[in-house]
Amino acid sequence: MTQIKLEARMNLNQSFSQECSDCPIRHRAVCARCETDELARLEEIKYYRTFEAGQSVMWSGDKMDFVGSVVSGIATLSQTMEDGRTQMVGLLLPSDFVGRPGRDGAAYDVVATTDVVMCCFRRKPFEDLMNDTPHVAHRLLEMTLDELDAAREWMLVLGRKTAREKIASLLTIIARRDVTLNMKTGTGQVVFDLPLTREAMADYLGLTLETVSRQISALKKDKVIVLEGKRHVTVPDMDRLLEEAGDDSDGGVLG
Amino acid sequence: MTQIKLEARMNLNQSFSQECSDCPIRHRAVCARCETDELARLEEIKYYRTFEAGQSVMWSGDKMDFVGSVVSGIATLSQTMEDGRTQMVGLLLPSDFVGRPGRDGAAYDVVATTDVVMCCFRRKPFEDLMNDTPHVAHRLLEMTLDELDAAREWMLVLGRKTAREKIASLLTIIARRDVTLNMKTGTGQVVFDLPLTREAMADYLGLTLETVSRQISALKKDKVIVLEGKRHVTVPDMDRLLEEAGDDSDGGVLG
DNA sequence: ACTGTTCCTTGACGCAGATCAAGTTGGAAG
DNA sequence: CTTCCAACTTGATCTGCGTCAAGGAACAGT
Repeated sequence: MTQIKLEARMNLNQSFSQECSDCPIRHRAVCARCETDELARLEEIKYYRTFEAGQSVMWSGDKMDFVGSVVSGIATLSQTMEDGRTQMVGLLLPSDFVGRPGRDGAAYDVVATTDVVMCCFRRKPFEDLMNDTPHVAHRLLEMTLDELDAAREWMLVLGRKTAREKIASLLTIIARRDVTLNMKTGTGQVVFDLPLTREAMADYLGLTLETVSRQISALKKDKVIVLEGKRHVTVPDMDRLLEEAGDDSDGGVLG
Repeated sequence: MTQIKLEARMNLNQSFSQECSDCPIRHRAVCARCETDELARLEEIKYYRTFEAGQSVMWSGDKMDFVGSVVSGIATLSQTMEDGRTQMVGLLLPSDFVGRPGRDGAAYDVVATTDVVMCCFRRKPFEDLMNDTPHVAHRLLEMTLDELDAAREWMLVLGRKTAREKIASLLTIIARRDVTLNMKTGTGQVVFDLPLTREAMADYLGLTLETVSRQISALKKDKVIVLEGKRHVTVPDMDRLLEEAGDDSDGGVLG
């Protein structure tokens, strides 16, 4: 069951790179239901940007002249207090949308944690397109509602879970969503590379990097995960990991 | 400056009840820009529901046959784990929207904490209206983006702030948004009644009710707030409270 | 091979906030 | 007025996680 879901996702990732190596966002983000003439308009205002690992995409307060989707790589959204405490508020994986139509200034710091390719649209003409094209606005609404649900689920993690549960929750999310995800069929085993440093994980989870390190070591000792090197993770039993995450939902498996 | 903002809000609240005692959501939520024929369609599918303090509006997983706006009173959105730990993920104040178009099941528990009046729309016809009426979809997108920002700001509170800062942050939010808000001109003093029990505050802040109680007592002892009874709060100096909240932003005051 | 750098691990200790346990207050019902 | 009960306060103690500190591993540059 967990397995079926994972296979479905894997297939999705495959078609994702086969059908449109040019711009995957056609399939999964704003232009999923666009007609050819709308796609032509999008082509006109579209351009690619690349960022190196560690490079900032934008800082909170910057004037934001584009919106766009992540094509490959992973970026983070975060907020920082004056005294330096920072909280990550979102993880941007391929197909995720960046930027808020109708607002000039960026509200968060966006940083590439791996090399990132983004498919950008100039903001003003994109907003015009959105105004003429109801289903683009619809698609954006759907995506925003999904993000809102994700943010609220994360509020439960931040407010009420223990350090160990927090780590397990993060691993669950990455196992489910990371496009580098891989599965050995039949066994339910999931293998992936952590796309974040211990410090970035700490900032996502509201912990310190030492606590993150200790809890990962503990999960390893208890055989919930197997670590090779510092980043390569094997989850022998996803159900066990979900249990550790204190997750009652089974991830929305419906068939 | 803080004062100007508060006066503006007060005026807004006044006009709010004067101009349309019937259904305030016309001014502030989905139908802010509707034409008369669209308003007529809304009238047809609209009905009111009332809930008593403490009563549940819906439970997570319930079939959701309506969407709507809070007209008066205060409700909470929360998530619960199997073992009973709960996290509030949103506070619903008058004009806030409830329900997700395009989804059957409720994702959260919604509970009225005071007596609540809601203006509801049957979900299916509302979705139809939204599909024919781009600016309704637009308004919903704007509102959803605002909620997403609020959720992300709260993630910083949950993940990185101390108990004292959390309490101050909550008081700040209530002082800014509660419609019962009142201000003694000239002094910058703000007066309001807490709409939540200590336990509800704890669930919002990821704390225990004892810690909430202690921190409120501490803020009172340090004269950041004045308490009469258990619920009636006077904030003699909003800037001081903002400082306690560790809030670098000045709340978006722009003029 | 040597050195520096970045990322990570592990240990020792302290403290903010949880937990457990009595009270107190104030309003509603009799 | 008295009783009752939910909402709140306050104290004593415990503990999970933060803080501080000392290394180790992997890797790039010289």
